[in-house]
Order: sequence, then C-alpha cells, then structure tokens
Amino acid sequence: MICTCIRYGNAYAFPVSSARRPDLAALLAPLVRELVAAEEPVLAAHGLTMWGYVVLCALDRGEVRTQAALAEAINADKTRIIRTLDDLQHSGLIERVPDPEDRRARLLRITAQGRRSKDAAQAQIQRGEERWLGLLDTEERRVFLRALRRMAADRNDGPA
Amino acid sequence: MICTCIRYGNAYAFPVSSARRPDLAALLAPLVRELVAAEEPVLAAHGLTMWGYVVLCALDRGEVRTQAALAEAINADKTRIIRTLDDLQHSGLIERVPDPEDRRARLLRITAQGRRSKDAAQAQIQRGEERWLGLLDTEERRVFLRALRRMAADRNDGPA
DNA sequence: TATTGTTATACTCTATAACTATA
DNA sequence: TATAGTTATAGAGTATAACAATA
Repeated sequence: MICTCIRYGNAYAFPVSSARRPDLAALLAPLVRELVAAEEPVLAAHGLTMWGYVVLCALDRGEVRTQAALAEAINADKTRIIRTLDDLQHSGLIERVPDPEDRRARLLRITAQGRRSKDAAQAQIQRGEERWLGLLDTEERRVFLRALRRMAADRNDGPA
Repeated sequence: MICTCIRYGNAYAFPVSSARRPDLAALLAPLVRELVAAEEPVLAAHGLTMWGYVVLCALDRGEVRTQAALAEAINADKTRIIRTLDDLQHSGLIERVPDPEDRRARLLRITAQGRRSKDAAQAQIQRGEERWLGLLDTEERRVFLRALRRMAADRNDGPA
C-alpha cells in the first residue's frame, strides 16, 4: 500500500484482498499515500515541509500551547518536532516564548505570516483533493465525508 | 492522530486542519493507523507479519507470478520482499519454483496452508473493522464503501 | 521526585548499488 | 545489452536514553 500500513511510524505495503470486500486498510492506505504525494509538491511550493504543515495546522487550531502538548496532539515524539519548530521559528511562521508561569515551558503560537502560509497551502491542497472527491456526486460526497469524520472522530472512544 | 502521512514509505504526522473541512489526508491517515494497529495483533496471532499478509493477499488474487511483478503490485522494492518470501516459503505458506520458460525467474504461488492462514487472519481483521464500520448505518456504509472503492480504483487513471 | 525542552546515540526500515545467472 | 533475483552497503527517519533547568 501504499499500500502501506503503519507500524511505529513506518510504512508497509498493504494487500488488496481477494475477499468479499477488501480490507479497509487496503483500500484506505493507498489512497492516503496518493493524497500525501499530491500534498508534497504543494507544500514545497509554499516553503513548507509536511511536519511543518502539521505543526502549523495544530497551532492554528489553538488547542495546544506547549511543545509537549503539541507533540501529543500530532502524535509525534517530543524530540522529533524540535528541529521542525526551530525551522518554523527561524522562518517567522511561529513564535516560541517562555511561559511566565512555568519557566521550563515555551509557549508556541502561529504568526500571521504562518497562518497565511498555512491557509494558502491548505486551500491549494483542498483544491487538489477534488481529483478524488470529484469522482463522487453531491450526495455521495456528503455521506462519505460525514461517515469519514465519524469514524475518524471515534479515535479515542473505542474500547480498545 | 496518526496523524501520519507517507512519503517514500515513511510516516509523518498529519494535521487536523482548522479549515472549513479538514484535509482528506488528515482524516484518513489517523484512521489508517488505527486500522493497522488493530490488524497487527491479529496477524501476529496467526503467525503473520504485515508484509507477509500483504504478499499472501496479493498471491491469492492470482494476478502476479514473479517476484518482480509481486513487488510492483504491492508497491514494494524488489529487494525488500525477499526476506518476507524466504520466511513465507520456509513456513510453507508459499511456493517458489523456477520458471521453466525463463530460468532467471521464480514463480510464486500461495499454498493451501497459506490460503488458510490468510483467510483466517482476514476474517478476523474484517470482523475487527466493524468497530469502525459499525458506526455507520446500512445506507451510509454502502455509500461509503462504494465511494472509497471508486476513489481507490482511480489510482492509475489520474492525469498526474 | 517529576516534568519541559534539548541533545546525542542506537536502531529500524528503506533505497541504492553491485553481483550472478540467465535472456 | 537487459532483466530476475540476490546480497551488501549507506542513508533517512525514528525512538531511546541522558542531560540541564525548573517545578
């Protein structure tokens, strides 16, 4: 699969099964890979890396402030976002200021420029997604996105 | 969230965007990761690795015979499936016989035992997928899977 | 003692190059 | 010369461990 499946954080090939219906992952994983492949040149054109874009999106949501919280929010190790933060800060896309209430922590914030870059990249990314969503009619598209959001939102609720 | 995206074959974190709607990849990638995480213990219980399962599924489809064709079919480098093939062969799940018409090539075939293992694992995997598909009603499920198959099938058709 | 951010190290997985034997 | 399969090497990306500063 991308057929790739993911363990640790690495990607593996996925089968397109011969069963009555293919495994969900076997359908989804190649699609994800294509979507990601389509995103990368767009991000590059906007001077962003994938991780950088991830961070900007998370900060723009405004739900995290510290590096530790950010790392958890994007499911990354706290050590592996540091370089990304360094670069984003150096480019003026984020700010990193000491937390006056906890001098160990540094508070992160997306800058106006960072938001502009992120929004511009995202707009182009979502236009590109029409290559796939355009295969669906209006009703299918509505149901698909609703279903997908529900399944994605179930993330933290499941029993195991 | 997985939040992982894929480049080369590696995984990256994905944003949950603040836009009108999240990026498709941001919705799909975490879901894929969860699906994969759910598959792994099942595969392990059946004595299979993810790559091994991928290979068995591909061979069971019967569309490829040589190692090179298999590698292409599962989007893997030809060098990185060899160990997997060695293991599968050693476990009696596949056969690898010289091609009488081209003595360079080795023809791959899933064995009856291999098919049993694959089918058993797949049945359990698809039962486990009900954790997600069960969130959809009958009509949603039908539309979702149809839409997904259409988008996944578009793989080789697109303009770029 | 625990936590935040950081750096340095080791490990996993992958791709690349090089080899052989055939074609 | 090109291709199928294989092996060995180097590289990218990640997690783990260890550290300083602060709580």
